Amino acid sequence: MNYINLFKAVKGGNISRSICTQIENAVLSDEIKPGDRLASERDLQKKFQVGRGVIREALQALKQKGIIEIRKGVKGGVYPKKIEVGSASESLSLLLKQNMVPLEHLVELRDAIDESEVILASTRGDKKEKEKLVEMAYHLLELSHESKEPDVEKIKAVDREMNLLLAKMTKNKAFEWIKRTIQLSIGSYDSLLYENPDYRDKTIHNWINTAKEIAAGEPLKALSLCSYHYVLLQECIKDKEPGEIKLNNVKEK
Amino acid sequence: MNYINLFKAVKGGNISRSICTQIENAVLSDEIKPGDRLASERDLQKKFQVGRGVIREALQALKQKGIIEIRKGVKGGVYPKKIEVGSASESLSLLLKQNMVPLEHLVELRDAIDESEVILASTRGDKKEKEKLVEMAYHLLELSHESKEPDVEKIKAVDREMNLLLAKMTKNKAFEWIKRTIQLSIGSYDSLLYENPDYRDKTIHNWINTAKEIAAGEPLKALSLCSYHYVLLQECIKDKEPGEIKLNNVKEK
DNA sequence: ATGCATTAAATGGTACGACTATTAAAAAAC
DNA sequence: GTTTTTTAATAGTCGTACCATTTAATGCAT
Repeated sequence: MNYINLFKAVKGGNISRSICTQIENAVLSDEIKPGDRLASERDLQKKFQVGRGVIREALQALKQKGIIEIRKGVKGGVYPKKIEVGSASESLSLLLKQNMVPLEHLVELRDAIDESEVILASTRGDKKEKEKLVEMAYHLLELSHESKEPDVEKIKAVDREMNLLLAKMTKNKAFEWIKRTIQLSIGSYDSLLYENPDYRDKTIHNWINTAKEIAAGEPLKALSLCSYHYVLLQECIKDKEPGEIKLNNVKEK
Repeated sequence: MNYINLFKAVKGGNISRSICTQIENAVLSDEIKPGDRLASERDLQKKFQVGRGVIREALQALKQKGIIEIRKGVKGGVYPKKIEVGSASESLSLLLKQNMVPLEHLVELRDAIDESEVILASTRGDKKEKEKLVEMAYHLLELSHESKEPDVEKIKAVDREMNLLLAKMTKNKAFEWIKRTIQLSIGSYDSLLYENPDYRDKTIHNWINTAKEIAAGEPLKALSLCSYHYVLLQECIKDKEPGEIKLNNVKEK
């Protein structure tokens, strides 16, 4: 229970930073499991022999990084947190907000990643995953044909799920990471394809074919179909007015 | 000079968070240029009508995000900051620290990106950039042949520069972003190739050939050479003992 | 005037104490 | 045994005070 013995009382200099580092190391070391209670602010204050403000500032930074959670009330305090892959997207989204990365560039990057992804997915994906992918593709079709005015939001949701499944099938966490990151930032832009009935139809059929080829373990065929998705997207964008396209606002935590 | 009129005094609820958001929006809006002084802590305190601690916590979070800078002394206070691409790497590096992403996966991702990169670079790169790339490749050769014990660190540095140039040649900021991010986390792992004289030689010659093909505007040839780089790396890793490979510690800010 | 040293003022960094709102656990009531 | 009430720990907030740092102004000597 006294991880805190590892901590040193600090004096002078950049205290807040030093404390931040010490706590971070403690959290990232395997000695403390996510879910365990680390300490309360006042505990830390005593251990480090500093003002409570300093502690709070350090914790604020760590919370921002997403490596701790702070709870109120009895048994409140600092709780180490398992980092979610999603938290990675923050910085990219900031770059986009500052218009340092045009959206088109991001689409291009995603396309590049998609290409490798379908190859890896078709060679590494389980049989079960492949079946699921095909099934979801057909589900898209159902959703789009169930009425004259299909529920576009539902379709988009399935599309997102398929993309994440695809990333998972690569058996590569790095792909999942980048895919989620881009997905979060690109969001609505990509789903334009489903707004227009014409493109929607083409896109869905392309998905079905791609899924089938992946399931069949035909990476090259899947690859060329995947490229077609990109072509569709580009065409679709061209039909739209510029300026009409808005970014997702990434959620506040 | 009074951006601050946009700010609202808040009362009750999650004050710190609210203030954080408001300042962030002000900073990210184009009304304030990076380099301009926004305000001092005490100014903000008056404007928001809250305690100084709250302001400091909000600023700490924004500083962590890398969107502001805080200076001491007269004329000190909050200065909006241009976001560096480097700050993006933080989250990825955390994922690596928690062993949620094996390094091999990251290498695989980088390879996927490299492939698209050489294609884009060879079609979009300026003549000047292409010449520079070839020149740097030959510089690698010089460095490696200048003595029996070449300066490996210098070689690695040139290699890094070449990679960044390559990313720049895509004319796509997103590629630059992801490349830097991965590079920072992957660092020493990749440069193993230059430790062993045998692989060093092969790698450098491969670089030269790749650069030449890119300069010649032959994306497909460049692509296959690029893939060879990956093969070399894989072999090189296999020759090493496992556990011998260490991550870069990403710099503390 | 010019250049250097000194002083002054603004500001971030830290500390301490007090109060409120929230929460989970313990105690009491049923 | 279950529900309600109380209680204590704790984060969130406010205010003041003091120190350290940095810039600007001031003054002095040349």
